[in-house]
Amino acid sequence: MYPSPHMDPEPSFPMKVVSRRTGLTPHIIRVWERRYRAVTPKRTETNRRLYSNEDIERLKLLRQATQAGHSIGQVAQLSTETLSTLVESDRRAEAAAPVQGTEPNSDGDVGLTAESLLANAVEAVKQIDCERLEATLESAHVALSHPDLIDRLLAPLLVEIGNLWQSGMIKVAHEHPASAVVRTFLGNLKAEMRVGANAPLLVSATPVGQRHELGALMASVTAAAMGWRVIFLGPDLPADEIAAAASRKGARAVGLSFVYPPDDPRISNQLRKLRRALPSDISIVAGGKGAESYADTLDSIGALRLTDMPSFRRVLEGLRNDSRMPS
Amino acid sequence: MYPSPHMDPEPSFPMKVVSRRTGLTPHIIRVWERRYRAVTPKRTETNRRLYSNEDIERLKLLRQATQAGHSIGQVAQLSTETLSTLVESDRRAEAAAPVQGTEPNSDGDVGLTAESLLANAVEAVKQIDCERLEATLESAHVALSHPDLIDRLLAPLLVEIGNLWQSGMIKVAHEHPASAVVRTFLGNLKAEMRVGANAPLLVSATPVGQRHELGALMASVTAAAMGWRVIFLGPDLPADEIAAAASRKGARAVGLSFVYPPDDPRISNQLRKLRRALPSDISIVAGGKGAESYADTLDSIGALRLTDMPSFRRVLEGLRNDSRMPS
DNA sequence: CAGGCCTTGTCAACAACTTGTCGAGAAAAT
DNA sequence: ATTTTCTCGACAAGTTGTTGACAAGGCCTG
Repeated sequence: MYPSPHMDPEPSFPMKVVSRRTGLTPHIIRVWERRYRAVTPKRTETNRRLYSNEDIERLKLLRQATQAGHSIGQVAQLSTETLSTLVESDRRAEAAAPVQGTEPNSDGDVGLTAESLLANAVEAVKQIDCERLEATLESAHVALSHPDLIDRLLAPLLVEIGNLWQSGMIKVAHEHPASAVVRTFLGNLKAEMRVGANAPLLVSATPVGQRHELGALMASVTAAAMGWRVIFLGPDLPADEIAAAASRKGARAVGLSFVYPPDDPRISNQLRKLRRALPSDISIVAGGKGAESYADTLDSIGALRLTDMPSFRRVLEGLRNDSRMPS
Repeated sequence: MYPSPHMDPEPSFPMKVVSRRTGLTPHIIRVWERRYRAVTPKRTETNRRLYSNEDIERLKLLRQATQAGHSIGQVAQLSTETLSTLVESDRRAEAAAPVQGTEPNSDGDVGLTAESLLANAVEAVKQIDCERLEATLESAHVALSHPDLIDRLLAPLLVEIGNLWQSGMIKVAHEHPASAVVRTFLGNLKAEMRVGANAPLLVSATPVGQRHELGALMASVTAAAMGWRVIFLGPDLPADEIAAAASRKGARAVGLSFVYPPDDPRISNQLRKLRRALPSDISIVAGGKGAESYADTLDSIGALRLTDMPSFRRVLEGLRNDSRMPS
């Protein structure tokens, strides 16, 4: 066909792409190379750097590691594999820790604070500008830590969309495409976290009548980031199906998200049925804006009821370490 | 079709057509040829360039690759096949982390026919094995051409899932997670196609009562692959909102997908309202398994009614080249 | 505690390379 | 006659590379 000198040339990327994907400036990337040999990309005949996928992955890890407080000089030489376990343990630690740490993001990223990103995203929603929304989420992905991304951008964004819609400022035609974009983004985020096959399993869903799936998806992503395997069953599911899926796949916990409506009469029954159908060593975790409306029933079946993401993370951390022997 | 020796003289296109279909200026096309041998079209006796379909496909890929940040000089020499996997893979990497794990390339295309992939996917759905379903779609993405991916894997898969569900073989707890995976996959596919800002715009949605969005999403992806900008409004939208969004964003066409239910009494009114509210130079295109149920109304408002993806593509091609001057 | 050293991000200056764009003049097509 | 296409040459803007320097902050030592 066409001149193909080498059949499978490991794809390689120029500086610009690497910069965009890693969230590092070209300067930093070069300096890290010069000073610490953090990566050693190939070169073109004209001396341009050519990075491989591994290089990019490594740089991302390095960025996360430094952002987590490690000094670049200390981590630059670590093997990529070591790096990735390091970063993961950091992520878990940070996620599980109380939020008290002050602003770690103040490092100059002008215009890339969670607030400005949120404002930008909201504006994009109002304009039905999907590309812009995508781009915003994308840069948030590299600019923000994982918990921040969820807690300070995506969750508030969804809430804001809900508010705007209720107040009539935007219509369904704004909200749906936005949801679609967020939906895809969350799906990617989730797929990004691949965890070991022996990690504990969370089955996540939304009960009958609850048609908003994004909350449950966010919970799924959060759990995945904490090192859980997650099966996201989707919205509007009857109790017996949730129970069947959870037992069959050997879940450690079932996550339920409630948003709207807050007064579905079927829920109470559904929850009881779910608890009955589920082995007793599978915990039920409930959250979402609408969860408190069903607080009584939730409490009566012994479900863990959560009001925010940080406590959800703590609960996950707890459940994760619980071995399967409730005495 | 028929083994006729001198029958199908590989169609060839002059510069103008190529320019329009690739979205590249003639200048660029020539420069890429001169400097990098990006393509080597045949010539007429009088030295005019004659491009084949492959050439055009290749140029499109090159455009996408450069738009993704690769330098033209680096990618211009790659084989078309390599190019397409490149374009695809780094679009994916852009959205999420690089997919390690499986090496999709390695030798055998064995077992990677659309049929086997479909069977594999269906099996994964039955098992509620999201990872496997993801992996299957993933390999399909590199193994199959774009149209095949849609027409011979995703569309049949959705139909099959529908059938299995109706026959009671699988429950909602199977169908929902599968939908979620397909949904994310399609979202990526769509995001993968970056098209110029001057491409014609399709607004895609599902009318009131029609809650299955995946058909509309597939159509969106198809359109995006054909070089359209697409705004996917999502499911269950009232006519006035569709109309408002379409006019506001200056759409060339509105796409509607019908699946279920086939007998919603509101649809007829909605369609008429939509046609009235829409400028007359915006076409309405309808498709999906449920579309024929509303054939009468659709025809009466002058909507283009389609039964399969190939004809949808043809219609898009036609609409695309229609300049905005009727008469 | 002060001073000195090390780490690390940032910048400037300049050269080289890349790449999109334009124009002129000629030939061909419509 | 007008439009399209071709080749060739040139240019400007943007990207990347190297080198060297600088400033802020952390850390150690005296």
